[in-house]
Amino acid sequence: MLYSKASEYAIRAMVFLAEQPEGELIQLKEVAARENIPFHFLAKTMQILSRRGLVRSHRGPRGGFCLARGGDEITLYDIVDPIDHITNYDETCILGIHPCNDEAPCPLHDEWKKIRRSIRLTLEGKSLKDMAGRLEEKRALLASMGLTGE
Amino acid sequence: MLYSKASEYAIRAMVFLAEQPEGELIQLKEVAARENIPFHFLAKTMQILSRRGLVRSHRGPRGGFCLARGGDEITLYDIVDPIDHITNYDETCILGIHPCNDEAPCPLHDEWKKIRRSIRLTLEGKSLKDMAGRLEEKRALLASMGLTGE
DNA sequence: CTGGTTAATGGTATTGACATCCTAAAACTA
DNA sequence: TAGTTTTAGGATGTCAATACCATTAACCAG
Repeated sequence: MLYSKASEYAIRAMVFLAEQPEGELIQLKEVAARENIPFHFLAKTMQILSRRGLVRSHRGPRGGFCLARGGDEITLYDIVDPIDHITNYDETCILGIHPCNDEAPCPLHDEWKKIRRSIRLTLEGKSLKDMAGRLEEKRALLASMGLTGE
Repeated sequence: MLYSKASEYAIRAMVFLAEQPEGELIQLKEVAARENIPFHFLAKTMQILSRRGLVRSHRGPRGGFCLARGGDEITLYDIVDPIDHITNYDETCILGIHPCNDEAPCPLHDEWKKIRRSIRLTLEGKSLKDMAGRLEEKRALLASMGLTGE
């Protein structure tokens, strides 16, 4: 809805990486198992983030992934954008009548523009570090209620 | 992104109906042709709106569709909700870790809740009447620029 | 009234996009 | 050199978007 499944998985995986000791290589196998993410799908998605320089990757035994910068320097926007190309939401007309911009706006253009902006600000304002702690709290809470979270 | 293709088509079709003389029956064939919408797909979608009582339908020669109430009494929310069931967005977790509510929120829950609310308010605040005039303006402008709007 | 024509209706097939999985190659470690 | 893990691409599955078709209801001509 807000972003694709691939982005959802990528965010969860990146949060998981942010929770590990800094610089330690984590194998995708482990990430996929812990986060309950289809392994091969995640692998393809992580390649995008690797090319973008968000993560460092190493092949071979004891290889794996780690964040390329600190968890407080990577925002959700950094992750979602290269995967879903949300940059050009701006020209997307919600009524399918293109182009749609300030010069030739559809009747929803201004409202939709504000909403888009707040989505973007939200994604830019959340770092992996912000996410990590609170996600653990939620998981613990769900577990105490006997739920799996999936 | 905000709603499905079916909803997008439905909104365009409903705006088209709102632009016609009140109570006059318009055939889907014409709506589909004018709005450049796949006929069979639109037909199925309009059935949903018909069952919901948003439009009146008549079969046979000179049959067709018309709005069941005035264009100022039908909002975009009225159209999108029965098609996309956006009512239960509220429990949808943006990180895929269900459930997600005020008791067990994910780190994005509050922000996402605000955004959802503003989307809903926007859809509820726009009537077909609001849309009709301004959409024509945009089309005229695009035409004067030599663009088709598709 | 009756049969033929028109248009909505509702169920079912086809298509296409995206999610998922698999296979093979490249790179690294020991 | 053997085994492990990322990388890369293609193959498969799944679901929404789209098209098709038989049916039903309304209208019209005779």
